[in-house]
Amino acid sequence: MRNPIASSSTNKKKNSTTTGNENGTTATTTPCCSKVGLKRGPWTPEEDEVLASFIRKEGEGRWRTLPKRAGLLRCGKSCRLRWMNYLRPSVKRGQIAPDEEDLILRLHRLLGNRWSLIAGRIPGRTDNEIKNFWNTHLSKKLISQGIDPRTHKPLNPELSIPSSSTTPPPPPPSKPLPVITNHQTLHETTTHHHLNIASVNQECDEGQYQYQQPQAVAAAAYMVANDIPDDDIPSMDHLLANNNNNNQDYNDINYCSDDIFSSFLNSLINEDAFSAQRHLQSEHHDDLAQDPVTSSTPQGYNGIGVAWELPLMPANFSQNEHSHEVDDHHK
DNA sequence: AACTTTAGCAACCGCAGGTGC
DNA sequence: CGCACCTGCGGTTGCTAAAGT
Repeated sequence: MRNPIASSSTNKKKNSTTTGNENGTTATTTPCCSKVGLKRGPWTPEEDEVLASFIRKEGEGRWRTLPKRAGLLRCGKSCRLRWMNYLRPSVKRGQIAPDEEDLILRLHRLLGNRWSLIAGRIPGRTDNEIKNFWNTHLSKKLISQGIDPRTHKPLNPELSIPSSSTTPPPPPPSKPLPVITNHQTLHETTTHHHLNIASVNQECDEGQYQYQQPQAVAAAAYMVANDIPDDDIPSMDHLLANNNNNNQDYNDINYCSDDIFSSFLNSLINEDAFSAQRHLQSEHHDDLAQDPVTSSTPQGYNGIGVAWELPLMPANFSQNEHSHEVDDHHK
């Protein structure tokens, strides 16, 4: 196929669309895109250079006025998009690596189509790139495996995963793992408990709860990790339920969830942590044919169906500590 | 070789949330 | 409080190259 490292000269968007035409006469367009004389469509190398050098000199932001200040005949939106998705030095070009693919899968299972959030956890990748990769590769891959790419659940639970694939089917949800309902130390938590997201999913309605579960999981992690007394720890049912209403009894969950959720996500991209977690899981769940939470794609395993279980592991729990933890566990 | 279909992805659009007045 | 503006996000479009016929 085409070279994934597309230069601006290979950009394909045509120079007019159904809205926001060159004359700026379409009422539905935003002002910045409808101004007369603004260029649209593919960026030229010259424009790229002007934009990049200007931002290097003046910094990002003030996109609305940036084109004028930089001397570009583009709207601010277009400039921002070009910078964010292509010109930024931190943007990593090239194929998505298998471990990145696996991470995207796991994060999408947690977050849904929150591309910017997913991209924020994958260094060098943009939301647009991940979105495109998902739409062109991963969603099709999941469908071919009989998995709904939106819910990450089997498309038809009655049917087994197609066996035509050369890769093993995803592991079935294992027996429900303990939900954090008791007072546990971080040590105990990271050693002995894994939240079974699949089982949690089954307890929730489709839709509105779906993407709020991570916050509930993170809230549970927070409570356990911070040694909150037994009586103050709600069950996961409560956490999930109260993520969907504004019950002030659990407002503390909302307060902490962003940070903890962030930490929780960080834990997902901690390779070593996952290695340790794999080790632990293999001890606790020998019946799993394939480790579902591996962060690198094992040979012969395509990553589909990962994260049937997710580790409960705050990111501030250092790798060294965790390695030690694993060692202790084996003693 | 010519044509059609499919895959890949940059760029666009509309909307929503945040912020300042 | 309401409004306008700015920024960022997610969904979608549509062009080009590769693959297939």
